[in-house]
Amino acid sequence: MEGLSHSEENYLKAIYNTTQGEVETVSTNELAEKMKTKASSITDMVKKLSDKKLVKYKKYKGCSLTTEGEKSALKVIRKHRLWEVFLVDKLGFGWDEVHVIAEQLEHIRSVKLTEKLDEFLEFPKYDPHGDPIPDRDGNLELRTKMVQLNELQISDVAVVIGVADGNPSFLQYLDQNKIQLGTELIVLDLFDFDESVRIRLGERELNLSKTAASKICVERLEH
Amino acid sequence: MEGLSHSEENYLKAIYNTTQGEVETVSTNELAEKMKTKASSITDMVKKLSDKKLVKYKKYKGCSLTTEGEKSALKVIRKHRLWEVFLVDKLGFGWDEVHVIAEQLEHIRSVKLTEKLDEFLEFPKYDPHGDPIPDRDGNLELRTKMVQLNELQISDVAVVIGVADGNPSFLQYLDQNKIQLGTELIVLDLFDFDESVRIRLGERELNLSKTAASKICVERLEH
DNA sequence: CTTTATTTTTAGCCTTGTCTAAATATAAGC
DNA sequence: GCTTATATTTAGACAAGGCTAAAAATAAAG
Repeated sequence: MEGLSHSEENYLKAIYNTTQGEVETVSTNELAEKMKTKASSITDMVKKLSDKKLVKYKKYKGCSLTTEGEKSALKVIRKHRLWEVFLVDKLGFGWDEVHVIAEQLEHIRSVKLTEKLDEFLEFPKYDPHGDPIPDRDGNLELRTKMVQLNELQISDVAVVIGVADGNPSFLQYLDQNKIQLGTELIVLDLFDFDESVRIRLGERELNLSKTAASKICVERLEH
Repeated sequence: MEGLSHSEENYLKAIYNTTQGEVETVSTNELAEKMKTKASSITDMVKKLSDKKLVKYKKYKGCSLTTEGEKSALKVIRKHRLWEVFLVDKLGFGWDEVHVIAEQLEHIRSVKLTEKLDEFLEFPKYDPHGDPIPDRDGNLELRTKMVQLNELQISDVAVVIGVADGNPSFLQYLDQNKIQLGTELIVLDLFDFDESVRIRLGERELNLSKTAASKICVERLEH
């Protein structure tokens, strides 16, 4: 009842992030890899969180969040994303720099601080990477119209609304190619042999590997 | 070389705060009281910080900071005070609410964040309680002209520039009496029997106990 | 200059979160 | 369906930080 430790919050967040999508449960090893720790540490903590009714856990069967656990995870994610907005919009950080700092700031305990920050930022709906910010009750708007760039057809018109990978090197690659949230593009060509994509961005034309294209999230526009 | 733990930073800060002024060293018990912990914990940590060359320590003789330790303490204090300015000036917190939150924020590790925050706040020189903010190199402007309100003479004119106590109940007392940084006042009377002070603030007149007056820091004005 | 009172330190234990190594389940191969 | 291979859990250790209780040093008092 007394608030979670940084470590506990990090586990909940990691479980949330890996069970989002179609997957139901995360395996111990998968979680260990994502969290850059050892399987035995995962087992220990998952047991502990299971005792606290924050995760569902069956030995050898992986784990997932309870409703309560998901609520806690979303509170942390809310703070993380609000701080990212602050860092980019107010302090002028690049979107490739903010994740590491927000991982510290997300653990600051003060409901009032979170709400005042939200207000100061004028209630943003998305963070600098296009991820939706949960509201204070943990409700998260689903981005139903979002697809990966590599799923588009030739001559489709779309706008970049998110990235599926927060890795600084990927974000810097996008910076170098002047691709950011809000960038509009047209699909010129799809190459079967390596599944790469050719797109036009205003005047420029650009080839994107399947890897890159699959990490760029877009919304189709009428044309 | 790898950065200090939250706990280590808190000890350095506490040692700094209690050795400022005329005192040379802090005793183990005094530190234990200020940090609301036990003497044995102090001994352990002080030993550890002594090994790291951050504090000077002789058994049974108390401790003080080395030059290096003071530098570290001032870095933490810089962050604490900058965040307090942020919370009050940007988020609209009251000066009585920010200390607890800043105690968490002061441990965030990112030099770039601190410098960007400083810039965003337009390089403030004082925090919301009138305490000077060290620059990035740990230099601290000394407030040479600052005196306690109870040290003034009758008919002295002065302006409030700080508080010697960050306790929320004291700060709320000042709020209720509309005393804030920048408030100008004249000393009307000094009462020997209880050392209380009568002052005028604009139209209002007010009696202050010695306790209250001694916690209000002012600068004398010409008159 | 002893004796008592107070501080400070030490020793040992506890919790959190991590790790390694060993043991045990589950999954895969034939 | 038995036998490797892989995944997971357990057991035991460790470091950080804190606590209690006992021991030792210093300070105070007669």
